[in-house]
Amino acid sequence: MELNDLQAQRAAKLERLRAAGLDPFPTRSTRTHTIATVLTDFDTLAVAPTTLTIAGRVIGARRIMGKIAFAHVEDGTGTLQLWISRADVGDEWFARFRDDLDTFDIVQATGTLRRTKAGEASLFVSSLSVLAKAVNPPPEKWAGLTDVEERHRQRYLDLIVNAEVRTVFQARATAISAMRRVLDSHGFLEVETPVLQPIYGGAAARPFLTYHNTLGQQLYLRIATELYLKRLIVGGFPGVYEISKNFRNEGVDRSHNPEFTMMECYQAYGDYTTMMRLVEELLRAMCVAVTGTTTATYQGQTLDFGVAWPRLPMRAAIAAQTGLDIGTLSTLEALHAALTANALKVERKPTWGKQVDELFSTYVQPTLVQPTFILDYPVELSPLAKRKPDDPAFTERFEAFAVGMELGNAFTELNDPFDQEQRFLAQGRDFAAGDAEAHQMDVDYLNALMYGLPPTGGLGMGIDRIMMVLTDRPNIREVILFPHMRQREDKP
RNA sequence: GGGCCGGUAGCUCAGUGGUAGAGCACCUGACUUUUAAUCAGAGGGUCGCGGGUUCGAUCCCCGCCCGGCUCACCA
Repeated sequence: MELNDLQAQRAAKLERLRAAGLDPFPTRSTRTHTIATVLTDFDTLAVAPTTLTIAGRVIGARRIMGKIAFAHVEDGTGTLQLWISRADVGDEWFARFRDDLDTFDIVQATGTLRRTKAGEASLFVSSLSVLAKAVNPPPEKWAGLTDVEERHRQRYLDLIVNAEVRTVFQARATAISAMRRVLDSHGFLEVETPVLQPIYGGAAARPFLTYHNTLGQQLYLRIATELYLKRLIVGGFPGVYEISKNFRNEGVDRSHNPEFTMMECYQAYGDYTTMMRLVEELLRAMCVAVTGTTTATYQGQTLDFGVAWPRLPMRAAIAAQTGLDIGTLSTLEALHAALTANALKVERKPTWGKQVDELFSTYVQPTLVQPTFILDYPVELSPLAKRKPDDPAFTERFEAFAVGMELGNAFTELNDPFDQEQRFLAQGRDFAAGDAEAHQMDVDYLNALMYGLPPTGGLGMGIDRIMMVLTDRPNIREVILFPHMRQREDKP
């Protein structure tokens, strides 16, 4: 390791501890109390007075005077001030605290509890020890660590110094627990399906490729769990869900990370309206778990998850924003002509379905601030969704939107193996025509459908994006502990 | 991929075609109730990387790397 000056100073202190017969990295701590319990029971413990031992990281500046010193220690449950008197700990340890210990070292302190004259709850230390010497120095104590790249590359440091970052990930865990509770309460079984897949499917996306050496087999990292989960509904489970990482080999921006967390669930004998009620219940529970109420504030806008979401057919939504009725403009030529006639600034797409989607993304999606369901997507865009009985050009599919961002996608699942085969074949033609995200043919999945998939409702929800909304973080990297960063060689 | 902005001490940031700056941190010394402690003093740099122009480049030019915002892409 090459050490800079500050690291070398700390390494030298570490060696001085060793020379004094002290282990700078002892095997274990002998603490008796967490700081949270000390603070909760402070008055009782202080009156006794009980001798107790706490442990944690020295944070903030140490304030060291000739015969007395103050420092704050943080152990993940709370922060406690140490009051260190030369008279109490002895000349040797007082000097050692001053000369050989540093901010960020992890220490253990034994003593009794009292309040200082200023009223701050403190441990009046009788003895100290080192649990782990920190070789790296802390960032600047007032401005802290603000460089976004460094915060994400060194998330461990970000978590130490930026307290609100920890709360975001605590909120994430709390929200996912709430999600599991809702799903479990509805009888969904949590399952695990393959990450390494010989055929990828369940979404329109480009995959990551990998290779199994012994089998000599090319494999893909999953882009969705959908097709495996529906095989399990064929197998007879009444409902299944999986919360899993998906991998999509696509662009990276503030709402896309190459690996992201998705919850997918499937309910036998349900349909997409069942899934709408489930989305409402899930978001309400997750919102309450995070904010304590059924509302969340995102970038100054209050979102209400306590009410039923508006259900807006895509056709009507597009008509409202553009004046065009895609129900009557049913060919690509007619649609393109109408775009031109109405001077709508939309990129031209090669198929009717993609053009509709582009129109929607440009004119409708940004307007969907409050939680909203958009219903009934063109069949071309939805190769796994069942057609509407009264309008076979559209499917029983919805996407859940909030703050202009797609949070979820659901449909009444296509269970006709012959229709599914035709959809796969159409996707194959799209792929051959240059659509790198078109769905692959999956013969085994067709075989499963040929045993009979009951009418089923299915749902996928992007956990990361939900957490962006609930924690008011406009960048997905702020809700992913270790977001993908380009490799860098000059620094760790 | 395009546009705009950025990369200077451990961190947060100034700055200039002529020996590289501040605050905090760190180091030395003083100090027995601090709360961004205070006071005095000292040290610390591949100015992202490579090339070019120049007597001289951290600064100007070109290329590249990394990042931020944004547009495009990602149903």
